[in-house]
Amino acid sequence: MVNHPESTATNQEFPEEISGLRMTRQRLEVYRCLHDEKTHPTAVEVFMRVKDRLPHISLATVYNCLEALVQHGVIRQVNFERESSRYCANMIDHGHFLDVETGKIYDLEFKPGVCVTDFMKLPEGIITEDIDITVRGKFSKN
Amino acid sequence: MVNHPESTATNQEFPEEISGLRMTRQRLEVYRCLHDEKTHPTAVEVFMRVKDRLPHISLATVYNCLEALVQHGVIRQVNFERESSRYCANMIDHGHFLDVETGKIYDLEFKPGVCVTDFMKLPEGIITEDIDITVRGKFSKN
DNA sequence: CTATATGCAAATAGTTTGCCTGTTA
DNA sequence: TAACAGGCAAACTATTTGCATATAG
Repeated sequence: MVNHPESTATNQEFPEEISGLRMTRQRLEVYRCLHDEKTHPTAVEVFMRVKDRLPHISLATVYNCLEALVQHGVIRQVNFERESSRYCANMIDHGHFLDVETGKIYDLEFKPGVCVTDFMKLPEGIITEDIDITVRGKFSKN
Repeated sequence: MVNHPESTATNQEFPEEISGLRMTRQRLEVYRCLHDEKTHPTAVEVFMRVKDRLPHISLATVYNCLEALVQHGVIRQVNFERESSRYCANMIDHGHFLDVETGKIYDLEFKPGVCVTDFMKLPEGIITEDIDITVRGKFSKN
């Protein structure tokens, strides 16, 4: 994400220009929603939230905005099982914990300095692009 | 999976009784398909393959069979991104490597003795049910 | 001013469901 | 023979697309 030097944005949290992506009110609000909420909302949840500010926005536009933001590496699409895709603005490499009892999702940090090859046997000569780790479980009661 | 002691099955590869699951020709063929093919087929791929032996089987039945086998812990459902679900009969805990160039999927073994907590920071008091690891990447050319 | 994004509605893909008939245990 | 599975078609959900209009740069 690149902050445009001559940016006239009133809110410095949300860059006027995101690495060459044409910035529209809709894209800005979609991004803002994800940046504010750390809860990995679905497209429909983003849609409902953004409608407060942009009552005319359509669900298809939300999908298109999310797609554009994902393509420009500003947000991340996360898929859990067969559920709707979820999105998050946390671009730091991380995994997810899915609480099977509440359905809530928590970010998981990697332990510092670990590498996939420390715990998985990878075939020779692989160039790793991305690792996706999801832990399913629950909190013990006591 | 439990082999019935007095089993009269002619093919010892496919148990007549799978932990209380009523065994039908359809379920048997679906299971056999996954056991034979190590290629993580989708429901539609299983459907096409099984139709050779059971020309009257319907796609809905394949879905139902897969669901039943998953519920009884005999096969595993694996989801990659937004693609169709894939299924495999390898119940040993393993991850997956997705070759982004060919779309092919390879099983990945864990290194012996590793535990999630070795590489991820988990919240206190979590009971882990399942870990899902998918590595995306490609083979280097040389 | 021109390329590109929006909004709407309709299309699509994958999967699930309802209902009646057939089969398993 | 009772409970459950199969087959078929229709329903459903999440997402994508086509097209006319609006807007960003």
